[in-house]
Amino acid sequence: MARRKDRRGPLEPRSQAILRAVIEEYVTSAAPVGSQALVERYELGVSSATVRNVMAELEAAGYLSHPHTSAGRVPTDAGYRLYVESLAPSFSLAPVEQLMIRHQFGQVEFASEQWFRLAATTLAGATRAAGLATPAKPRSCRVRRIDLVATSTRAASLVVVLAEGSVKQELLPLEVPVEQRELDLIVQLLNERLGDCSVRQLPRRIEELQTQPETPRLALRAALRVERMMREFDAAAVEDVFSDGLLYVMEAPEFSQSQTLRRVFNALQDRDYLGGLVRRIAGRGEVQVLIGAENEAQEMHNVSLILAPYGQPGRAMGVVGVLGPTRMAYPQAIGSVRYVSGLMNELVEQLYR
Amino acid sequence: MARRKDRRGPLEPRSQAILRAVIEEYVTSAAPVGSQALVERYELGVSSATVRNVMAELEAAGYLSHPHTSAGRVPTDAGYRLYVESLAPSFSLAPVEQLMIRHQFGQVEFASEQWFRLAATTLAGATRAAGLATPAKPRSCRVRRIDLVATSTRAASLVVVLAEGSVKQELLPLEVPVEQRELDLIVQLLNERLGDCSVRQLPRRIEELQTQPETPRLALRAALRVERMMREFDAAAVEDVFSDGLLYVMEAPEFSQSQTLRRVFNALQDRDYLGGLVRRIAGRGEVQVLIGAENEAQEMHNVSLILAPYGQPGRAMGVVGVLGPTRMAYPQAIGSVRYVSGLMNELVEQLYR
DNA sequence: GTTAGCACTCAACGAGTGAGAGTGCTAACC
DNA sequence: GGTTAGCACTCTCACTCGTTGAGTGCTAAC
Repeated sequence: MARRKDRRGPLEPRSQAILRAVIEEYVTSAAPVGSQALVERYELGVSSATVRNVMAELEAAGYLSHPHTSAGRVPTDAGYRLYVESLAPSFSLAPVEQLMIRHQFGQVEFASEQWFRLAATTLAGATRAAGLATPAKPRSCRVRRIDLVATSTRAASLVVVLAEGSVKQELLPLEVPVEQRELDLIVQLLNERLGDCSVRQLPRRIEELQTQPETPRLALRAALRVERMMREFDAAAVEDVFSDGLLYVMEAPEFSQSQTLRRVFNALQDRDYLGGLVRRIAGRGEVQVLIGAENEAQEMHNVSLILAPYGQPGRAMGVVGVLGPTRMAYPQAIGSVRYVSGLMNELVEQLYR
Repeated sequence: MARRKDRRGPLEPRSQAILRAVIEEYVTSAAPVGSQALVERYELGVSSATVRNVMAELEAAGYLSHPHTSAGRVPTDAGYRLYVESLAPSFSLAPVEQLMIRHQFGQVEFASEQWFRLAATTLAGATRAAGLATPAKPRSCRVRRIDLVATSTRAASLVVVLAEGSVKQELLPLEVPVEQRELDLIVQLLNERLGDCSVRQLPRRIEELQTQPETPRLALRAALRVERMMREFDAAAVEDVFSDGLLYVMEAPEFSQSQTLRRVFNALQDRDYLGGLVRRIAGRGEVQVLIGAENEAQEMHNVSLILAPYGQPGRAMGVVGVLGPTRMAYPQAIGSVRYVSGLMNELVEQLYR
């Protein structure tokens, strides 16, 4: 067949089978894969010499690479990409594991702000890689209720309950001591004027408040603080990112001298980078796989990300996923991420329906 | 002097100077310290032969040890202990650094739940070891206000504002759809009956509520949930532990094959262990140093903890500190922890005064 | 009590070596 | 024609074995 030599054309079934075998062997062994080991362990129906020929073709096509002359083959990012897209077996979590995970979520059913942490922990355990999760962030936030509690003569706690049920809290320094009774009056005023009000409407409502001469100074200060809090919350693309199981990744042999991993960890602290990622992921809808150099960030060139959005488009969206070495068990990871994101969907739906 | 040979007696000044030099050299070089290197780099006024004699005595006294015959000396836990207690120079943070830290705290002045995170991050940066911090947990908690917000037809968000200004939130599933107007009535009832009430008083108040036949079922369910939330919060010794800079510790040569470090990380996840530690630390009042095997937990035998309580005894206490290899710069670490705990004290005092 | 000198020890380093795994090529095979 | 056996070649890895050098402990002189 002429096609075989064609670098861009689709691969023959045999080449596909060999590429798949190389990847699966490499994922478990973490060592370059030789032709002989392959024919021994996989039922390819051909000799090692043929495997060598095919491997050479796969290398020419860019799916495999060669650390040095006398070493076996290692998959490239393109190899993994092809694997994930058309070679990998579909994989779903074992029913037992599904049940176990559901049970774990049942334990914290009512603590919605724990869900995303649990998702990260669960994914870390299931994939033995680092689990990542962000909380579901509402598209537009709306003030439901404001509260002020005196904690001392100098400070009060300013609590804002948002329409989707979450809570923000900050301290408000008091210039002069204020009785709780006075605070209660201010709270009443604030709730009358700012209650059930979106971020966009806030500035106008506050302006109204400002023009009325009888508005207490403290009420105005509190209102402005509420506005700032809401604006900040609204502007942040990612509220928080929780990760668990980074140690699993640390233990992978490719990161034993951890210099590279350090940068990965730092990149994970970067809200902007993750924010951009979340935005991109949330737009798609399905599980997304970013392999090695497909990640924009230089630091992430040695790792892969498997991410999926959850929540309700237009209302509240978050992301869950897994970070691991490019040499990772993609089918399992994709299956786990798909399952957990589905579970999170259910939970969020239950919350908002 | 006969004393020199006395194993239990206090050390001669010269021996102390040599022990101190060994420790300081070892802390920076991470390699066993030889007699010659010592006389070259420290002004000891004696020859290497004398240093060798003294080192042999220090080893007999248990302050130093010997990896193998032809290697230099390494401090033991007892050596570090003596160093920390009487040999180490006192150390306080440079004014520039103090200012920088204060500035950082100024940035999040009003977000009190960020303080402890920032403390951990700051300590990690200042000591290049892992920074640890727990939030200030109030001694006894008191309900200030309860709120219920409908988030969907199936669930409401139950918000409890505590007397010290912090907030707890959970989801309350609704068996039948409930209008926000109804919830408002229930909120009013709950606040009348349970507002400004300590955990201890809660059961009785709820009992009263229960005996009145006109109490709505939902109000009762919410009240019981509030009680459970408060009880759980009250019972937990440690609410949360935040750590930052674990990578610094990872990079230390003694942890390059990270098997041991993994256990340390796991121990840090263990709320009970940390809870016990916090209780012990909070009782003392000053900076506490736990060196290597002085830690009860087996996993912590290779690391040292430098911890200090902050807050107000009897009201709200938390702990900040540093975790590093036993070979760590104790004076700097102690100075940093002292400074940051002092700063946290100021902040908490400002909040409660 | 201190120090110079010396014999001794032991980890670390580097060179040399053999084994083993793996490739690529060629020629025979079907 | 594709497939396979055979073989020369390459390169890493693990091992050995001196050598080096830092460091000790002891002894005798100061």
